[in-house]
Amino acid sequence: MARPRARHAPGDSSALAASTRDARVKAASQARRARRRQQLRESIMTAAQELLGEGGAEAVTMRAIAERIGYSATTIYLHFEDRDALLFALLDEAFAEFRAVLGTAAEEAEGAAAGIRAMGRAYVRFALEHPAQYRLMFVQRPDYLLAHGPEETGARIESLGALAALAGESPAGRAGRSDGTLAADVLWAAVHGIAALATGVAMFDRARAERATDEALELLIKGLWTAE
Amino acid sequence: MARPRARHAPGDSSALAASTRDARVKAASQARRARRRQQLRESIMTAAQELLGEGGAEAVTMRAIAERIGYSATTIYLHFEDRDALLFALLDEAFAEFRAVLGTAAEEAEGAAAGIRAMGRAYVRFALEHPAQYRLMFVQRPDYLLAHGPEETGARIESLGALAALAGESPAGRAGRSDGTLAADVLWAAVHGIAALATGVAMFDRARAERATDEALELLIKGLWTAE
DNA sequence: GTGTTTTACTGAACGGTGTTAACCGCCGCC
DNA sequence: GGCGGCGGTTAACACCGTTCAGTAAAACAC
Repeated sequence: MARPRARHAPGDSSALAASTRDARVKAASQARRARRRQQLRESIMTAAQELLGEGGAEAVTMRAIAERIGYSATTIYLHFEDRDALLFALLDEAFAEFRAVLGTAAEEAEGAAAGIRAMGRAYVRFALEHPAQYRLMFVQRPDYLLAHGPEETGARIESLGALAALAGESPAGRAGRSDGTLAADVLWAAVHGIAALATGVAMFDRARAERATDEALELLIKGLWTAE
Repeated sequence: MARPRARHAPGDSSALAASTRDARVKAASQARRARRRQQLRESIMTAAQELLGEGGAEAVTMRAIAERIGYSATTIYLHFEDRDALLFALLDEAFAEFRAVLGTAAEEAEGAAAGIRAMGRAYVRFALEHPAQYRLMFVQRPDYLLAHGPEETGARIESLGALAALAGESPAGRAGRSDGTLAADVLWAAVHGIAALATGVAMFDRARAERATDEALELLIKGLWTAE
């Protein structure tokens, strides 16, 4: 013990070995720090997700998160610039799942009409199963859809772009009577309206929302696929 | 001056005159007080309406109202139980105008389909012209739709009941294929979706909202008025 | 091993919110 | 003329997001 690390002259092989070992120890230490840092960030995120699911966006307070993860509230600011940045991180995760859900729904369907139907149903189902997330995404913070520049905006509403593409394949779309974006707006508004009501108005329960979804999709698809 | 009011024995005619005059003075004083009270309540309401229109519901702050009307914030509590009660009062006014707008739209139209079209357009127009009110009514505080017992609830969404009645007159409704409430849900969700997006997402501007409204109404009405 | 710097984290505080409680002056009544 | 109640205010509490000075420990340098 207490073996003092000797100073070595440059070029000395043992010095080289020692310096590489030092570098490796240093790298390992940094990696350890980075991992711990990442873990804390993730524990913040999971606590925030829990609070969001339990009590909505209002329940996601810095102090509540801190209390849940056993840290001081100010610690969160070492990982997120402010509460908005944290909510945005939550929203990014929610949008990722949203995109995945709609994507698989669109893939499994055959044809544009079936695709629209599948995506519409998946849209409302997502809202029903993640009401707090949906409200944060499209009701409480719709500004986030357009935040942080158009490149990221595209990724967020890419699912809606897919919807527009499908709508463009409809006879109405091909005839130029109703271009894809207009039809997509209508479809989006329809499912969003149902989702917003279902997640906000107590009397609009799940069964009612699903019936309305099916009916709305049938009516709109029929209209888009019917010549004037 | 300084004429002492003499005490009168009961039955004395001058006493009777004096007492009635006293009563009238008292009543006038009470009325004055009541009027002043009512005026203050109304000034609170107008200040709150202004703040709502200027900065949304978040801007409707007790202290901001107080500063605007030249009173202390706690004075508001002499006229409203709490902030929720004040917002509810704002909402009541908004719902009254909403009901009027939709009512006249429905009256002026002839036939169920035209009525639905007119109400739908009026619905979105109301949202576009009173975005803060609309968001408070249907987006931020949808719980108010069902608050305070079913009797008041009915008055609030009576317009939607009229919509359901019109929808029930459609061929689809008469055939029992799609009862009125289901069709009304679909119609309501469609216009609400457009209104919510138009008042929340910046890129969803007025022209886009109106085009989507017309298209959605045409498609849905066509679907409801077309046999299977 | 020792001194220094960097990092992680905290407690206290500020300004804002809704809301409550104690106080105070004035008007109308007796 | 005294006095009660009403209208109104000030001070305070609890909570919110956020900032800042400070501290303990870890990493680093020699």
